[in-house]
Amino acid sequence: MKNSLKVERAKQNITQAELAEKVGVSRQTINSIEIGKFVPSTLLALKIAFVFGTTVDEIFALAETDWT
Amino acid sequence: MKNSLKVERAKQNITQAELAEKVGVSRQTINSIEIGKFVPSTLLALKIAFVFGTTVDEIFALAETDWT
DNA sequence: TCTAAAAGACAAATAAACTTTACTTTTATG
DNA sequence: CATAAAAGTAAAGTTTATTTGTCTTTTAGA
Repeated sequence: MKNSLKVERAKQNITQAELAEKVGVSRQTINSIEIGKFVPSTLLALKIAFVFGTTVDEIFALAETDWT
Repeated sequence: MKNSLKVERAKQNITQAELAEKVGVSRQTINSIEIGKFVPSTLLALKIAFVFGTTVDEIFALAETDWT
């Protein structure tokens, strides 16, 4: 699964720590998601999308390998 | 978090078992998500949206209580 | 260049998703 | 009504997300 968290953060000019605080998780959680270390819950994805004023599908997308 | 899985399944006329098979999880997982027993991963939500030919945001939405 | 903030990384512990198995209840249809 | 498919439920076990703490590395700015 791909994500554009880093780009969205850059657009809004907020840090991992600030995003974490806004959505109510730890900074390491945001960092781990951003670098593809793990997949967030849909609830967290919805909150992140809300904070960025966009949609889950704008931020997260399936990779080809996700279907194997 | 709210979801319209049941409605989407009805539109496409597929069973929980069929949806489960298409996205590669067990039937109980689909059932549990549908009745709000647990929150799917974003990866699973993306696959479900793909199968339904729609977006994650069309199927899953934040509830007021999700921010407390 | 120095320094501080931000980001990356790692490990141990906990919480929650997901599986498997198995049983009950509901719903559609003969 | 009878029956079969679909849906709901539940418990035990496995995997994975998330936390907390700590430490290193990168980046931006004075």
